Amino acid sequence: MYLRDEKMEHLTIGKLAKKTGVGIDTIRYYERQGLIPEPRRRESGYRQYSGEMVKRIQFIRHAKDLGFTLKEINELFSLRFDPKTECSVVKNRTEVKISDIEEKILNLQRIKKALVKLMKACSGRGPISECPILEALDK
Amino acid sequence: MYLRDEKMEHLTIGKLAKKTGVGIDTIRYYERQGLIPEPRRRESGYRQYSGEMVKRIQFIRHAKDLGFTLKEINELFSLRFDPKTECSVVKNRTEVKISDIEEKILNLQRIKKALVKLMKACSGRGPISECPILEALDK
DNA sequence: CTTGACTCTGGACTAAGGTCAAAGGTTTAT
DNA sequence: ATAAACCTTTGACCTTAGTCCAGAGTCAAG
Repeated sequence: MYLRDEKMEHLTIGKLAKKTGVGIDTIRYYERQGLIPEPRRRESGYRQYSGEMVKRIQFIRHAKDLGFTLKEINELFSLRFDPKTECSVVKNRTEVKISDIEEKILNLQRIKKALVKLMKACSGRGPISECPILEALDK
Repeated sequence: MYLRDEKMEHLTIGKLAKKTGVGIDTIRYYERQGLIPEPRRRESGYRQYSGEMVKRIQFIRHAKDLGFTLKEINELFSLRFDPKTECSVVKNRTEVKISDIEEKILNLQRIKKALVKLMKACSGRGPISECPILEALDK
């Protein structure tokens, strides 16, 4: 009857990798980067993870999908475990991240506009010597 | 009275760097990458550039600003010096580049939307233990 | 007990676009 | 003439987020 307590209390790194969809090497990499704590080890040296780690890695993945870098995610963790952190701090980080993204979007739109303009100037016919796109880049 | 001919016909790498606003090391890097030809040398081994090179480097910079990678810029150069290239080839590259950029923009907009949603759920007050942003990342 | 699957460590390698240092030679300005 | 500023090469290093490898040890199933 120890199944209840141990349900997933003894995950090897491979199991953890499978559960979270990340590679084994990635998990060890996250450990080196301090994103996940060093786990207990078996006698043999094998890493032993608790079910908690599944959540932690999923958190990392979700945050990454939202455009946070690993460094920023690490900062979120530090905030989280500092009891005097206010929710507002997290909100501020999120705001900053949103403006970062907005800036990137504006930049890409600017670039796109310039390229579209070049495209329009080009008939797509004739020799390259008269290509208006290359000419524009020459200026 | 050789000033007329030599106006800027004997640029050292440092002068070229200053004129184009890129670093000396960057110019040598471009040379290694084949983006600019190996220049003539003085007796001393110093690189000697013609005014042409200013244009070439500016081309590289402009293209880079428009989101082309150095590799792609190199391809543009090869096209340019192949007399049987049609203008349409350049136009096609530009089209592809525009869709790349559009895709990136869509992606960023998706991310932004998700972050804004999290932001709105967060009052910005209260302890971190109740932060809806972190809670959402935990799921 | 053997086989195959799993895990360990340490370090190398990837892409992209540079940037820097060391140790020495050259040119220019004063 | 000499110092400051410039140039040379080779080769290492940076960032980010991993990926891959060798060589060795371990675990689970048949």
